[in-house]
Amino acid sequence: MTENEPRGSAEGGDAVNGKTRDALRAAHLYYMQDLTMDAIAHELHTSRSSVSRLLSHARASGLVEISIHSPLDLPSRIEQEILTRHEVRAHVIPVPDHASDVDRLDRVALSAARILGQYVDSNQAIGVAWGSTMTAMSRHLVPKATHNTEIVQLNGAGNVRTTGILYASELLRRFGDAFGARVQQFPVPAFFDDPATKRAFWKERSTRRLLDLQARLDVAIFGVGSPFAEVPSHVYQGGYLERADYEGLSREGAVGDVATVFYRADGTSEGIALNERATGPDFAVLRRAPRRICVVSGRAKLPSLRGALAAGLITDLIVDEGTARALVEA
Amino acid sequence: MTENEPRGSAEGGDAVNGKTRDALRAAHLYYMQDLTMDAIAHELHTSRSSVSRLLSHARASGLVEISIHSPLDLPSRIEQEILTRHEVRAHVIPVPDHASDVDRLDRVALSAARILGQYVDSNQAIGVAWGSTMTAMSRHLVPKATHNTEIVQLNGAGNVRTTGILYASELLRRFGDAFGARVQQFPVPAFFDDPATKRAFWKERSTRRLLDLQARLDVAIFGVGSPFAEVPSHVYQGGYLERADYEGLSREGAVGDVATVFYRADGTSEGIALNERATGPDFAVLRRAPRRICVVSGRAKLPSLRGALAAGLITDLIVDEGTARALVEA
DNA sequence: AAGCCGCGTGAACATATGTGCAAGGGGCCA
DNA sequence: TGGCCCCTTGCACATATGTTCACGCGGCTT
Repeated sequence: MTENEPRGSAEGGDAVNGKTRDALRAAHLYYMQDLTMDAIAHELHTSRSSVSRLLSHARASGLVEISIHSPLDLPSRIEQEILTRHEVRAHVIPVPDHASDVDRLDRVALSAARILGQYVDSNQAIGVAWGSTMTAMSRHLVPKATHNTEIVQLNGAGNVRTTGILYASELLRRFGDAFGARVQQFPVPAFFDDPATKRAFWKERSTRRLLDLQARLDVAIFGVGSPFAEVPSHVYQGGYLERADYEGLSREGAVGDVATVFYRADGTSEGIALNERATGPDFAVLRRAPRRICVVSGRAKLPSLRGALAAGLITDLIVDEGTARALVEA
Repeated sequence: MTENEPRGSAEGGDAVNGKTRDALRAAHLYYMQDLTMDAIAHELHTSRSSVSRLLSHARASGLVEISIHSPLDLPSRIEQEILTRHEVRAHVIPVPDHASDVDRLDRVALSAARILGQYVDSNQAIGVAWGSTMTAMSRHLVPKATHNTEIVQLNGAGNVRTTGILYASELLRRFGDAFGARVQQFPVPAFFDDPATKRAFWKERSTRRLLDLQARLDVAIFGVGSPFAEVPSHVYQGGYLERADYEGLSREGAVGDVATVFYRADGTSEGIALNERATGPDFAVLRRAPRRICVVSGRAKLPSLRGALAAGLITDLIVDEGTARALVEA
């Protein structure tokens, strides 16, 4: 199935509306009245198969929203623990321990995409980072209609497409489409070669406009990078950084990054040279967003996650079970 | 399957917790990660059938909540119309026109029970009326954990059990169970024989306590009665009213009642003699509740519904499609 | 007008889910 | 301790749901 984006032109909007109406009615009958698809087909004067498709459509397009609540008296032990230790609301995604990293990422991203709907609303500015985690999420976003919401790119990314990572513009577009939001691109490389170039660029009016937006985010969504994990994240494979950069990071004690900005295990980031060339927002700026959602999958990212927590970058954490368990076992 | 109320004694609460945990995890895997039940069975080290049962349990016990949203740009024409004409938020339940009255009532009640969860919360006083509509609803309530919430009986009802109508105490208990709420009974007949008895009773301290509660409701839930419909509502079959009462109502222009209190087509109720003997709350009192949810099924109730709208008794209306259509076709 | 294309449809098949039933396990009483 | 009862389980079957495929209906081009 290809992207179900509306066609560029006017298109038979009425046909689409009719379909949406039918889907809505089918959904009512199915989820609220527990009718069987067969019965619904009869009421809608169509075939059972069409009803099945209508219902798929209803779920895929966000007409139907399914949420899961722990009873208040039975909060997950781990989520509770993370809340008290780090003052972060955690969503722990159950994934079997033996799952492969790819599986794990996919499953976390799928859940995260569905959870995201709870955070997105009208009249918001939503910052989105760029990386394999965000790419995986973008594939599964559930549409939700909003007005006057903007998707803001948090950090630059060359126009590369390495394994499984989309052009940043494509990724942002998916977020924009899902929420009916405008997209604010940030057409810069992930890292400048020369800090002076960055400083110069930062003074440009077009850049300032975007930086201002970044400073007024309502929600930020990002993963964490872990440069020294066994399987380094794609940013490090993509040829963005030189060996010398790595050595510098290592020497300066960096354990991870959020949107290309690096930090140490204790959460500090002062004096990490590479940050002078990075394109993501300063943590001081990032922290102005009231909701900062971090999606993490895989224990390899644990040190990096710890650092991001220490830096106070995260208000809401979506994390796979194994990593969550490791986090609280310290 | 019998009522799944917790056994009287302590019982293996741990077993129940374990089951809830499993159900929660199964629900995550099923609804958030789209795994098949087979796959979940594998992850949970149990059989597929058990997973099927766990998921049923998860839905029946409110762990999973499914809601349906019209896209903002496509509000149902009818609901929109009702909103602008009556300033009432409507939920229109799709039911085929040829459905029998019993079917229709069941389907509306099922939907209403599920919608109700959106209105119920902790620390609330919830008034509940009594009748066939409420009885049907009570059968399908989805549990939702709350703290410090009370279910308050709105009007008396003799201890009769006519076709399909439960003892009021049983009905209330179901609401209480579903929301983990205390139940405040109101042990009086539906109508007193003598207004003086009512007035005397109303001065009793135990009665006053309940009346005070009724005056501080957060939510009220009720149907409408329609004494002169072809198929009169059960209150009128139950032998509560004499022929003389009907003649009086007819003479005074009554078209319906909410919780035993009658009104005319224009919404007025002054001078309707029977109200002196009724046990439901004065409309002035009822209207103090910020949310007043009315559930109506069947076109026979249309005049009565119109009257209740005119009287401003309703803030939220749950109604079958045919009746809704008739309502706005005026 | 003919021909082509793309979409949506329902029938038939392939999977996935729901349920009756017999068997097993564990608490509770005698 | 033995026996009873009740709840839970997994199997096998019955239903319900998802998906493939061939078809036919517009809309558009030539």
